[in-house]
Amino acid sequence: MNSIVEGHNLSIKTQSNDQNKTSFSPESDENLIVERIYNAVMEQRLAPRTKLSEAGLCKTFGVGRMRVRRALLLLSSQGIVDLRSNRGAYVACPNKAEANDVFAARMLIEPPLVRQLAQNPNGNSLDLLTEHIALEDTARAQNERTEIIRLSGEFHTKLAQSTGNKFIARMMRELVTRTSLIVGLFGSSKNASCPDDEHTNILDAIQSQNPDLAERLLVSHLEHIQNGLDMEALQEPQNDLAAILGSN
Amino acid sequence: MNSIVEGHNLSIKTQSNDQNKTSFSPESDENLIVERIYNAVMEQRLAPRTKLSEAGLCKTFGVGRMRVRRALLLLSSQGIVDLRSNRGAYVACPNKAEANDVFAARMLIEPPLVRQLAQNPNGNSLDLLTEHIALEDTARAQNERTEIIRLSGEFHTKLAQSTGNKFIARMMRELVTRTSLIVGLFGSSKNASCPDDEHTNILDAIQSQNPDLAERLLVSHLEHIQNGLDMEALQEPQNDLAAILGSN
DNA sequence: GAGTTCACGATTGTAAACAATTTTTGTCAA
DNA sequence: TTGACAAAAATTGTTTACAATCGTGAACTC
Repeated sequence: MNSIVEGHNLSIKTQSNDQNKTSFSPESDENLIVERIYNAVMEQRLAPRTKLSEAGLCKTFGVGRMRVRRALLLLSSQGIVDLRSNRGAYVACPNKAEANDVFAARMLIEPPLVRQLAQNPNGNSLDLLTEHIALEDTARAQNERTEIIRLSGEFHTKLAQSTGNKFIARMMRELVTRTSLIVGLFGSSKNASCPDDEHTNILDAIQSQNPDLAERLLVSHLEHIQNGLDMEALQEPQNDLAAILGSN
Repeated sequence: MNSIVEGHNLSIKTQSNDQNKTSFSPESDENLIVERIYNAVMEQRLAPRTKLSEAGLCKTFGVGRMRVRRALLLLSSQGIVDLRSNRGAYVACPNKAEANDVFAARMLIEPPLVRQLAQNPNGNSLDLLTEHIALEDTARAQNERTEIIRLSGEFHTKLAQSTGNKFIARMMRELVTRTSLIVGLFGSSKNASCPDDEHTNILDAIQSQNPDLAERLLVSHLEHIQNGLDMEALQEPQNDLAAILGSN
């Protein structure tokens, strides 16, 4: 009930956010739904294995079943949700093997990516990254957990975006989302976000056009994230759908 | 006409699959449509800007409109198809900027990929690649144009698959498909496929565990492909839908 | 009391009817 | 002949109703 109203509020807020955010074009309604669920996953408010019932999403977003189904199909094509036949949609739950694959893929892509940025830095993009780190700092100062988590992941996405290459940006976006799911699943309770100033150091290395240093810092940054995982931990599914998707 | 019948035959075949299926994927029908259109694009039988009407696809594949729409949505999420509101689906038509992005992305990802393969070769995968090159050779010997085109692209996909990393494989698959569209659009008429033995040389370098050589060969291979493009050429859209999709 | 079976409710999958939009076609006038 | 306008056809988007499947819980048997 209340969440429906909040849902509408959110749609407005999201639109205003879209100005300075990394989202792609919310041309139609289903992209809005995708974006909302995507954000909820990024901020780890939607735990893996959470069921996303069609009826629930219809009420939450105030749209017809068709839109919801299309959105769920898109989310499943991005690996964010799992569609099980006749059983519905569930937030994807990466296993250990998939987690290793994600980090291996990032280890393959991100080092040459930061090398390239360091060799050929684009002033404009670097300013955006500087601003982003400022956002991270304020979120940390105010102890806004979900915001910290989202921004931590988004830093890497923006790193990819600053290449100006649409495909690289999309790939990183998907890998970062997946990483967020993994951290939510296997992350030790406190080590949920990236260590404090590693992002700053990486950006500094890029700005001083030191590819080797940038690459080294990034590699150890990724290793820190991966080492902070406890592959035995298991998180419980979250069922309070409307509350989660209604708020932000 | 004839192709429509074949389309129905195919649908029957699929249904018989469903009977003795071991419950593989829930939306196996959609995946079949996606796969067929994907292959047609890979083999450049479906030119960019070709319209894919819902009714036509329904007849060709003998399925309902819903399946077709879901398949088109999936294809659009893979960048193979462009969905225009109230106007239908068209085979994606990359422009010059996108073409550059695709090659830049491949230049970023593939070099470290072959380096990794050369440093840590997996015998099994290499055998598969050897077999694949044999297929390429026979296709070339028999001058089967569409097969040559498809296999040429698929070599790179299989290169990525041989890492055993699902995400890397998916990324490469998408980039290769995109490349195929680009080559179909801008390729000089004869230089449609990869030069003859460059694949062999790359695989040899990997097998002899020479990362530097493998990387160098791959980079120049990609450069050859890119240099073979004529960014001014324009291809005409293809309208004979049923004939194209009905055959293979 | 434990386990199995059956039936009911809830949820998802499918198809058909309906609405909205675009494209084509035909007509009229300049 | 050409151009504009309007009606009709075709195509896509949406809603609705219906069918199939799954999960739960009550009843029944052993």
